[in-house]
Amino acid sequence: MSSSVSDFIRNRIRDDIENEVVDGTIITRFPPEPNGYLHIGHAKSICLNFGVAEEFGGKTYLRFDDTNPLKESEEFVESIQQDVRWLGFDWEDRLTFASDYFDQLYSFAEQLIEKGRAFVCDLSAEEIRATRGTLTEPGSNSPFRDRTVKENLDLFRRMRAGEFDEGSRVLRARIDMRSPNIHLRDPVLYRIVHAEHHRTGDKWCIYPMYDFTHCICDALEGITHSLCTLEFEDNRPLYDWVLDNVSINFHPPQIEFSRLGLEFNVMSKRILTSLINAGHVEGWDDPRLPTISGLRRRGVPAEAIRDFCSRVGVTKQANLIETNLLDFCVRSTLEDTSPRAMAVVDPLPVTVINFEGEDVTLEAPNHPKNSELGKRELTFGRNLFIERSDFRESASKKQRKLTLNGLARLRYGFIVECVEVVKDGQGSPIELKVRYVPESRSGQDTSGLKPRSTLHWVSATNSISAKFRLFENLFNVREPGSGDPRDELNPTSRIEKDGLVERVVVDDDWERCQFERNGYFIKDLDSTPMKPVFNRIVPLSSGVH
RNA sequence: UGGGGUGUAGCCAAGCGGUAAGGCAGUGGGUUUUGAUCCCACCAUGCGCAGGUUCGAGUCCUGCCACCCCAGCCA
Repeated sequence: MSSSVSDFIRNRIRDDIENEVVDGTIITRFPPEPNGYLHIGHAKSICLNFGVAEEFGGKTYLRFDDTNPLKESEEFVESIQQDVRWLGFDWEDRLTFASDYFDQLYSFAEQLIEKGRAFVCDLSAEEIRATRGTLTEPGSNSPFRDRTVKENLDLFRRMRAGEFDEGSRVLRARIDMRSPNIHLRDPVLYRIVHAEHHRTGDKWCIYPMYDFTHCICDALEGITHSLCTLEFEDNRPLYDWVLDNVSINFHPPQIEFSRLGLEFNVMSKRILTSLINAGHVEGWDDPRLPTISGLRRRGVPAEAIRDFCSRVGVTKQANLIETNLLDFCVRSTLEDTSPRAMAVVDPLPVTVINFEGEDVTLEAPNHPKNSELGKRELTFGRNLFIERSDFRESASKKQRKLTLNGLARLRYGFIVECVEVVKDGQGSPIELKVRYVPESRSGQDTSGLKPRSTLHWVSATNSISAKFRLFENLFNVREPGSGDPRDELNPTSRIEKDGLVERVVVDDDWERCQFERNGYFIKDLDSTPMKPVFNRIVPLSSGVH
C-alpha cells in the first residue's frame, strides 16, 4: 500500500487519506480524447494515474473524452485501449466515455439555465471573440446575457432539437466578462455540431465543451484526485465553478503536473499528424516516433517505459528529458533478459586461407551471465564475415581493430591474423585473407596469444542475409516544433543496412536480442521469409569517447 | 502591460528552519573473449538575483529578474 515513489501528488494523496478528506478508495482516471495515438507523454499520465491507484489500493477509469465528433474516431478508441493494455495497466470494467453522460450533462445544463447561471447566446464566434477582451482588457457582456430563464430554456431545447444552424447559437455560462481569468469570461458550454458521433450517432446535434464535461464526469465517477497537465491550471476555477453551480454532491480536486518533454522529439498531435501526412515518417507506429505504437515497434519494452516514467518523476517544473535516460532504461531492462547472437551489419568477407575441410562446430552461450538462456552452435569455416568498421590497415593500440598483420579474436571462435587485404579500384578493402591459429579455439586456447580485440563475426554457412534498420533522433534540434519541420528533421534518422545474421535467430524466431557489440534488436513486421528485417532498439553504450 | 505557474549540477529530482538525497550523463580506476554488463571512486562552500529576519535560511519576509501557460463554438 505504501510506495517507494514519492512526489507532490502522492504526498498530497497520502495526506488526504490521513486527514480523511477522502473516504473510501482512491479513484483516478486517464481521460484521453480519441483523436490520435498515444505517446510517451501520455504514458507519464497513465503511469501516474494507474500507478497511484495501485499503490493506494484504488481504482482507475479509462475514460474517453469524446465530446468533439469532428476529430474523434473508433480507430483511436481502439488503439488507445491497446496501448494502455500493452503498457501493463488494467481498467477492468471501468471503461467509460464522456458520451455515456450526454443525457446527464444535458440536464445539468438546464439546471444551470434555471438558476440563471447559463444563457443562450446568438453572437457569432467572431463576435464572441471580439467581446471577450484581451489579456489586459476586460470583455463586454453579450446582449443576450439577460434573457429570461424561460427564453433560455426554450432556445436551448430547440438547439438540442436541431432547429438551428451550426454556429448560430451557443450556451454560455454567466460568470464575469471582466474576470482577469479569461476562462471565466462567460465561457461556451455547448455548441451546435451537426455531425455523426462515433458512439452516439446522430442522437445529438449539440455537444458539451471540455470545461463543462470533464468536471462533471469526474464527479459522477467519484474521482478522488483529478490529475491533469499544467496548461489546465487556468481552467481549474471553471472546473470548480461548474461543480459549485450544479447539483452534485461530490467535488474532486484538480491537481496539475507538468507534461513530459523529451529532447529531439515532438509530442504535439498536430505536428505528429503532419509528419505522417507529409511522409517524413511512415505512420503512427514509425519506430522513430515517441508514440507508444512507435516505441513498441521499435522494440522498447513496456517495462522500460514504466521505469522511465518513474525515473522522470512528477513535478510542476517544465522539463526536457535527455534521450540518454530513455536509452538507459531500455538497456537496463534488456540487459539481463536478452539472448545474445552475432550479426554483421556491414559485412567484409574474410577468407581463412589455412582452413581446410569440414566446418568446425563451436559452442556459444546465449548470455554471458544468465545460463538459463541456453547456448547455441556456431560454425567456423573458410568463409567468414566481419564488420567492415572492425578492420583498419593500421590502427593505434587504443583502437580495437583488426589490422594488416595484426591479430584479433573472433568471439567464441579462433584467433586470426590478417595477412592480406584485397582492395577494389578505389582502394577500399573488399576481402581479407587471414590465417587462423588452430590451438586458439575458444575455451581451450593454448596459443598463449592475447589479442586486444575481440570481434563479432558470422560464417557463410550459418548466417543468412538480413536488413538492419539503425535509428537516430528524428530531429536534430533539441526542442523541435517551432520552425519548418524540414529544417529540423535529421536526414539520417533511419539508415538501412544489408548484412548477415546468425540463422538461429531467424529459425528459432527470437523475439528481442542483443547482437553483440551492435546493440539490441527486434524483428520488424516488414520481415519476409526470405529477408528478415531488424530494428535496432538502442545501441550498446560506448565506453570510448 | 492582466491572470495563472515555475526557478536546486549538463538533464531530471529530493529537500517542509539545523548545515545540499538519489538517478541519468560525465570523469578516473578494477573485472571482462561484447569498447557491453558488473564493481569502486570522483562530480553544487552551492539552491534565479539582491536585501532582510534568525544563533542558524534552499526552506521565512521584501523587492527584482528569467522562463512557461491563457484571448477555440479544441481538449
